[in-house]
Amino acid sequence: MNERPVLSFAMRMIQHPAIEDVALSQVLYALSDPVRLGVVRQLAQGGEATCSALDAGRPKSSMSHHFRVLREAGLVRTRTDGPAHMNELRRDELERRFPGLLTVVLAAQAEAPGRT
Amino acid sequence: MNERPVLSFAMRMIQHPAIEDVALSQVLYALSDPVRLGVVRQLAQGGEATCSALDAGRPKSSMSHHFRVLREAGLVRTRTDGPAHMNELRRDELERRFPGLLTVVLAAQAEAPGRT
DNA sequence: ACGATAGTTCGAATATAGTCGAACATTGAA
DNA sequence: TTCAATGTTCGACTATATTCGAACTATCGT
Repeated sequence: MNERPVLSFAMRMIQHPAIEDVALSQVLYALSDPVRLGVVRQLAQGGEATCSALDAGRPKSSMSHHFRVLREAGLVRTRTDGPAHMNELRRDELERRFPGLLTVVLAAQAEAPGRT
Repeated sequence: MNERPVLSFAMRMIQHPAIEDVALSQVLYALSDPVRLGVVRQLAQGGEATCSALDAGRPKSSMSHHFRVLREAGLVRTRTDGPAHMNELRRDELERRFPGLLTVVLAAQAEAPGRT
């Protein structure tokens, strides 16, 4: 039988869920990891970025995992740009699906402020 | 040596973190579980409730776990009321610490709406 | 002091997540 | 077509979560 992968072009098609199919729990979970929250914050500020630009010293395989979680939660859209992958927040879509959520999360002070 | 628990009264004091010491990730994580999100929604609607009133058929030990996660994330305050424990949302405090967060989460449509 | 009720804690089993190196895939450029 | 650059996938390991029964604790009423 043919052992070669059929439709190898499918590998480069990066899948994104329709925003309607994303569950609230899923989004909250994706945002609950400090690494991923950091990525989202940076994307919110910088507009878009490659995976490696936001790795914070972590290995590629770890970052790839986190970006996948963000993608599957509908938070991030990834498009291929040459050999790199460009990521951007799905802000407008998220705003429709969960009004105010991203705004509130981005505005929040993540860590406990130092208390005397 | 004295093997008896000293200060056994401390056992009945239910501990709650200061709202300032709660991290955003922690809150998002606590809310990312459907069972806990359901509890929060019910508390938001009903004002307050005992643990067993919201168990949705789950065993006590499981619910106790979820309530502990909610407490440690600063979402819920538990006070003892006779043999029962009364829980209520720490809405005002949460609103100060993470403005708009709880409101937005409660307003959100949790599940994907049916799509034709 | 006893029993009934409501939760907590413990322990063990299972499940899910995060981490990271190594191998692989894709792209564009030389 | 070979190479360097950028991510993805795989596999293994570790860590953390969830679940639930059983034993325990606290509280109130009798």
